[in-house]
Amino acid sequence: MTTVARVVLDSPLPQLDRLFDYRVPAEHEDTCVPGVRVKVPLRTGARMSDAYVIEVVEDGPGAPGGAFPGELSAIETLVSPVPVLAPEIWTLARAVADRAAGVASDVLRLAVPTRQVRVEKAWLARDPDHVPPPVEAPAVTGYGPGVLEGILTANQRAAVAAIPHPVQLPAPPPADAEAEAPADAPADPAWVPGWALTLAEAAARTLATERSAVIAVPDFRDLTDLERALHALVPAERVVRFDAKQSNGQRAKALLQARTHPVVAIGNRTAMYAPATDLGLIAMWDDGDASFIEPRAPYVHTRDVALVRAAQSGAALLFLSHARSTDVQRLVELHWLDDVTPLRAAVPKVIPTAQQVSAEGFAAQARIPSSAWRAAREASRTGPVLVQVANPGFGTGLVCADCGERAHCRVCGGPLGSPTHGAVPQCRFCGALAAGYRCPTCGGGKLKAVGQGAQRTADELGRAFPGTRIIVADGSRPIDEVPARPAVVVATRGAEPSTPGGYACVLLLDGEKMLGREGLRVQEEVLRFWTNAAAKGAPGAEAYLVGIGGSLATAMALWRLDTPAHDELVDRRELMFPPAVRVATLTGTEEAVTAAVEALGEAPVGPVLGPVPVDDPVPGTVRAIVRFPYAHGTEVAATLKAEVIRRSSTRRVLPGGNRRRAAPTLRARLDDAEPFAEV
DNA sequence: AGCACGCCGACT
DNA sequence: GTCGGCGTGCTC
Repeated sequence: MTTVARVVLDSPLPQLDRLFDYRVPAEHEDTCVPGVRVKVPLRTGARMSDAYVIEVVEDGPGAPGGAFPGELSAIETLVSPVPVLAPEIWTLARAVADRAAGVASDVLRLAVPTRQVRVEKAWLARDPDHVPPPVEAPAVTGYGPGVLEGILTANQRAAVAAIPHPVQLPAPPPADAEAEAPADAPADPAWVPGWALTLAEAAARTLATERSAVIAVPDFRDLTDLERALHALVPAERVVRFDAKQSNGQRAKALLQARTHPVVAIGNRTAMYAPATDLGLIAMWDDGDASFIEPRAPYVHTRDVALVRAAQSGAALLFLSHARSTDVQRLVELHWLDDVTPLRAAVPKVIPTAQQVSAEGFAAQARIPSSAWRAAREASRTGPVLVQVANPGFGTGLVCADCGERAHCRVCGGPLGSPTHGAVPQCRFCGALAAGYRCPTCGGGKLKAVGQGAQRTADELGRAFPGTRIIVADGSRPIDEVPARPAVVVATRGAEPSTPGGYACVLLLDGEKMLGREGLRVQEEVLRFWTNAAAKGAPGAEAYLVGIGGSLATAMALWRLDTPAHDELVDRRELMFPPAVRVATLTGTEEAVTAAVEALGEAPVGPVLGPVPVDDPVPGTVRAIVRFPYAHGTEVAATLKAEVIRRSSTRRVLPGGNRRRAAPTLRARLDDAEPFAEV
């Protein structure tokens, strides 16, 4: 009778992506439990691999089960007795990897931070009898009585239209002397975006039943808003934060904290992997934000992780947003998600002005219709006015003042820009300064700005609104919040500051230009920019949508943001583009790619796109894109994974006679949106 | 990955 | 008849 540990190796090799059996030495029998880190020998005794114990079984001579028939090696080291890999996170990682034809240990690298000895020691020394204070269940305000409460109680799933304006937080609970106030508490904590309060209320209700909630938001400002709302409803020790800026130690601490008692785990992409005990709620704010696209293998979008985790845990699932993503719309149309709208929401009063705006009109007046102009001027007497523009800086580019030729960098040939008025022109690509620029065409030495950046708009508005404070916020000069005083706030899309109580008026200026970009998701993205800016207005505030007509303007004016998502999805079905279908991108040698496509048999739909030569990572590489229905996902992923494994163990001789290990002959990436980015 | 095994060509 | 080349395949 021996004790056997089944472990998952920490290796990116697809052929090692399964469980391996090792003998547990007698001295580790007590501490070798599922979730602990171990080191194990692999192939030859001298080579060690890190691994996590998944399962511990007794394996005697007569023991059943398809155990490994040969002689077992023994676990070399038990790295730490702390079980850092929760069973449900292993199950999640396995399913997420399988869905993407990827490797589970790649997912574990996203989910589990590297070891932190100090943090583990502190955790082992914690008071095991400590019981966190109970949480009271608040109502979820702003929606029909009991609507969201019912969804939470019944562990159902919903796409929820967010409350489209800032809301005031309830008075914080009686101050717990032990609880520490958040260090970065802003001066006026009373206002948060509507969505943040809704999610905080939903999370508090979940905690009140002693179950955990996991909430993912796109960026740090959203995280701050959500944290602020949560601190008004639940004790600080019940909120655990996971974000990309954390040190490894902080992440390790948060991970162990989440396993100790029910918590609200909040954060960016990695929060979706938080090992929160007894999961009762999974939620995402603004799932269409590109920050949720995972840049690390196997590249699984946070939304998909949420869907897998919801299916496994049976927890309630909420997608909150203003503008609905086509992906969520698809699930609503399948009736897999309920459709929930706020009650009597004071929606922004969106006023589209379809009038053609001259592309040559550099002056702010030419870009802003007179009605919007008057409204903004009026509103700026009582409170802040938000002006959304497409581009940062002084302009989109510089041209020769004499001949109009575009100015290019002498170092790399990139476009020159001017970050601030009168500054030395600088290359937008390589950053080289272009002092003493002379036009290569006519020899002129003067440059002028074309296009309308935030700084240029601000300068012009400053002249038009004498005596009014002008504030500029963009990617390089981020501003989180502005005071609720008269001002004109010019911000690039996505960088709009908040203001307590909301803006008196919102102008959305460069919509036409933003829509002019090519790409599959441009319209979805622009709707997100508009709605998220409009929702920063005070309840019912006017929002002028300049230069936009047609169905998008109607949807904005009626604040029916599911309509464009539906229309878009209809188009995508017709064209067989994601998310109407799933896609797999196959890269490698022509032979391997062709064989992989053939192995898929009848599963794909529509024509295979390619293979086309891409010469990346090595010359001779080709790429093909296959589309397939969601129903065939499991089968397609399994087939492609098998093909990748088959190809990964064969080397190939590079032309030229020099033999060396070449790049993998086949790579498969599922649901990669990039090939369609410029469709 | 990295290392052992194994099946063909030149050697004491 | 044997040594060693590198392609092939496995790792509990």
